[in-house]
Amino acid sequence: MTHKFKTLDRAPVYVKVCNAIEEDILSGVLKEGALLPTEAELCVQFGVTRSSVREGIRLLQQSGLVERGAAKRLVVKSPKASEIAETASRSMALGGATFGEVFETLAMLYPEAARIAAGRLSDDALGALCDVRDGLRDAAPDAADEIVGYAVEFFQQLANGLDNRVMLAMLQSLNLMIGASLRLVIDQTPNAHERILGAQTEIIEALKNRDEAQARAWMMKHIEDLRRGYVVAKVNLDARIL
Amino acid sequence: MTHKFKTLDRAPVYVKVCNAIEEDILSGVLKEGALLPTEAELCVQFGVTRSSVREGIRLLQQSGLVERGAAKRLVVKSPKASEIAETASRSMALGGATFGEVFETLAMLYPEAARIAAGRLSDDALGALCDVRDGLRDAAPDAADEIVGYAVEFFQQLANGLDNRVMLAMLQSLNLMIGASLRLVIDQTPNAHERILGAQTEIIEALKNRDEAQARAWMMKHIEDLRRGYVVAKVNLDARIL
DNA sequence: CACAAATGTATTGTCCGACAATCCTAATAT
DNA sequence: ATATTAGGATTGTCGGACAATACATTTGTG
Repeated sequence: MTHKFKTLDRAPVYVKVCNAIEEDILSGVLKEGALLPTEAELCVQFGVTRSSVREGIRLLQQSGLVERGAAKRLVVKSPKASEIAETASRSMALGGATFGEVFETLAMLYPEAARIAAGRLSDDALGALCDVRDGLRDAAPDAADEIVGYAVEFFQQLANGLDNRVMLAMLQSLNLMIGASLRLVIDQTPNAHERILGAQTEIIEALKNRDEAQARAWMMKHIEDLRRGYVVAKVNLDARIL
Repeated sequence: MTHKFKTLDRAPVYVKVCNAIEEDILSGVLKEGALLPTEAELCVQFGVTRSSVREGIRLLQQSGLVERGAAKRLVVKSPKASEIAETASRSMALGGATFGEVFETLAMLYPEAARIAAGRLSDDALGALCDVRDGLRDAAPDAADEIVGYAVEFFQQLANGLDNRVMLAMLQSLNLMIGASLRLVIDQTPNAHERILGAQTEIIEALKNRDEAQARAWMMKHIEDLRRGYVVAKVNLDARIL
């Protein structure tokens, strides 16, 4: 039998440059914070021209594995949950996700998140939630922007306290997607300030008591309240987010 | 008072190129499937050199907004849930997410997903689940790879049936992250075939009956079963995925 | 006429060289 | 010792060049 050759790798050079660097990062040869060689250096190492190296770098850059640090040198960076959330929510927006889809997912995730939080939240995390609640309490009842900020921040701090980066990334991406629309809702909901404050207080109480069922139940009520707001504000749930 | 100037936009040209194209895609001027001008054309339109245009394109490319289609021309593409899931799971792996975090999130999401599915799954989606179950039933009890494939596919089809792209993206990214480790677990679990088959059958039954509580409960049992597998297989839950 | 082969053309991929802008480092002056 | 200045290193941008490839058109052949 005649010898069989493997199919040749005909990917463009800039893709190979990207992959080569990415591989060394993934395999741990290049640890977080490590400085990459200069472009000129990469040219001689890979044996290609600077144009190709630069195009390869752009590919890496967008995936968040690398960024320009001090001295403009490229620094290896491991993606943080917040960044993952950002690109994910961004992609979903571009992919045509609707308010309805986002809100439904929110309604599915956060009650469970509250339940888990009840069994795990540290005192620090609880304190952060109380701070948010206190901030909201002291806000003017008609300062819609401020109220929205505190409402989202409450979700944010709850997610933070779960001590699980995967959950955090998912919850954060929901926060980002829902943020804009909450503004509309709270703007047109009577007593929004009072109702959100009440919900936050009850949720905190349940979390303090390590009462998983209560935490979940109050979070559901909180979200159900927001849902009613969507109806009142006549937000079109089939409209694309962002 | 003297006039105040806005801070100048000092971003590199290639970034501006990327943003300019992205903006037109986002605003709908460039719809999905539309062909972008050639590089030479972009050069004259933006008034920059091809090097800069090409670097800008690389940035866009990695974010999945654009890809090389027929005739090598750049085509506008809106990100699909599966692609979002892929980049998200990839980023999480690079970000150092652990098996424990992924599994915990899985255990949080899928029971709720099953609950929602019970109230909504179409006959087609149910049929797809049955197909998976039947495939698993006919598989050899010691064909670990095949069993893993069907176990993941079951999750996959359930997520598909939810008819919610945001949920789908999140569940899919979990599937991708958990896939590799399930292989280890199922390999070392006695009666894995039988137990998974049983769980799938019960879940399908509950879905058919539109029984949300049952669907959720059986999914929880199913996942709890998998969790025991992790213990038996002595998988280190603090190890990074991938 | 239909279909295959050859040709031409447009576009991308890669290379080279050059220079301005920026930042870091180190020598110098006060 | 601190501030300033000069120098060097590195990135950002430019311009042009050519090979490789894919597409469109023409040409050749049955």
